[in-house]
Amino acid sequence: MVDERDKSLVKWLGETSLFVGMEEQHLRDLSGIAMVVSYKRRATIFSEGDPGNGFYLVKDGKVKIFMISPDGKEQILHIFGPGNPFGEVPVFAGQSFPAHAVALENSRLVFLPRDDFVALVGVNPALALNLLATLSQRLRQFTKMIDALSLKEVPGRLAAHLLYLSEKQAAGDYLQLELSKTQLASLLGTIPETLSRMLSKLQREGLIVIEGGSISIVDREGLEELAEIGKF
Amino acid sequence: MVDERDKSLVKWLGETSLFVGMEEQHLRDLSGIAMVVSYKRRATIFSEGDPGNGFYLVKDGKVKIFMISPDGKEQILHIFGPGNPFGEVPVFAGQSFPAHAVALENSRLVFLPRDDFVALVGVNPALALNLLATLSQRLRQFTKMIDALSLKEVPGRLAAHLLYLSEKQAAGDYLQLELSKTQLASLLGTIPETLSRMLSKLQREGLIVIEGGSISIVDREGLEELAEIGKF
DNA sequence: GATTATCATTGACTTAAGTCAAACTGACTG
DNA sequence: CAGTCAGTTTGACTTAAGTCAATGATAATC
Repeated sequence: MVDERDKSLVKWLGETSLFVGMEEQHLRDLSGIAMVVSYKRRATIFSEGDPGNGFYLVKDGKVKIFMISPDGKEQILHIFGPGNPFGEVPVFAGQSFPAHAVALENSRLVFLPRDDFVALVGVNPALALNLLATLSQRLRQFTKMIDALSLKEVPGRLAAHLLYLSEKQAAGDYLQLELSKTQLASLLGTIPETLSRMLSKLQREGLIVIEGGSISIVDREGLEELAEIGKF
Repeated sequence: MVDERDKSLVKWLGETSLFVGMEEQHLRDLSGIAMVVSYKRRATIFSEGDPGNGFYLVKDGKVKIFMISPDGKEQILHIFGPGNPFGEVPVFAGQSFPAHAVALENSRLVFLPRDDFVALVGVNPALALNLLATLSQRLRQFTKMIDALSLKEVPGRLAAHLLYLSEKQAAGDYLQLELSKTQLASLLGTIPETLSRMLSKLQREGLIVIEGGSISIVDREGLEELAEIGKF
């Protein structure tokens, strides 16, 4: 017997990019092994080195994946929201989680246990191809991040991020930072003081106008050039 | 009819980590769509932005995957040798290659065309799982590289790399750099001058002894601490 | 084997960005 | 609503690492 909650989980799973287009029966199988778990804001979901017994989908809320140095500096790898999967690496590569995961807001997650899930992948090529697409996309993002960290200076990374947000939010030249400036600094591989100075600098140079966590792009071409060249 | 060359290609494919354990028939299917291509030292295999119509396996030789900034600074992402696959991202994520590939030595590569290969993945779950393991492993490596670039200083990255080489080469405290120092600098996200100074510094501090491209580890614990903490 | 390139090293200098400290804002909590 | 605490901004300073330039060492090629 399938109750209302299970039915809605099946429907929800079928709408995530990972499972889109999968047959009803396969989605029911997935839903059969899935567990919904809740985490409060700031709660740790897993830590680097923890054994990976499964992976997660964000049902609602927001999760950050990050690394931290011995002296406490943090580098955010990803911010994941509704529909995004995370923590897949140990499912397929074995070993433990390579980074930490913390809830940025009160969040509900769908947990999929490793062994059951791998068995489903083995009999479902469409699922395997979706996973390959997801991991490949992730590799592409990491490639861009390495490029940014190694070959671009902070203003260039910031400009690229503002353009990314502008495209994603599709609200013309107006955009929301979506994160606290401390967290944004960590995502861009810098510290809050430097981010603050660089935002001021972009404003001073006439590229943007800052209103708290909202930004208006004034000179899009200038920002694009900065993002491309990576420095002033 | 299968000639001697095809037979050996099937055998070779079956020994690569990507295709290990696959059935003979599937290996023959793979070999049927594979093309062996040769590249001279320094030849470009593909460039960032090129459409990805397939991916490659290194048969022999050595290939570097890298990005380059507008002013010419290079960041190496990977060095691949015999048996390693590369260029898979556009096969599964669509779009174009996210980085450049150049032969570091005269090399022979096995090219696998995208559409034929994806069709094989769709009917061969074991292949899909091997691919997922490979891409996951790649994500783990990139995570480490981002961690190093963002949270460790050059001496820390260098120490970690020396320990990695030592483990890989399994020759006690003696190791070969395997790359020119210019290329190693690019792999570590720095420049030759800085690498040269840092190698001297590690020697001066009594952690290693340098003899050209060969290094002897003198103080392994010191190196490990440096790699862990990321700075002196 | 002489001659180019390419690569490696060293020194002097510059600079992007981090550190430390202080002031300021705002927001949640008791 | 007072008070603490997290986040932001600004200023003064330090520093890791890059740039530029010169020299030395290898190695490749004709």
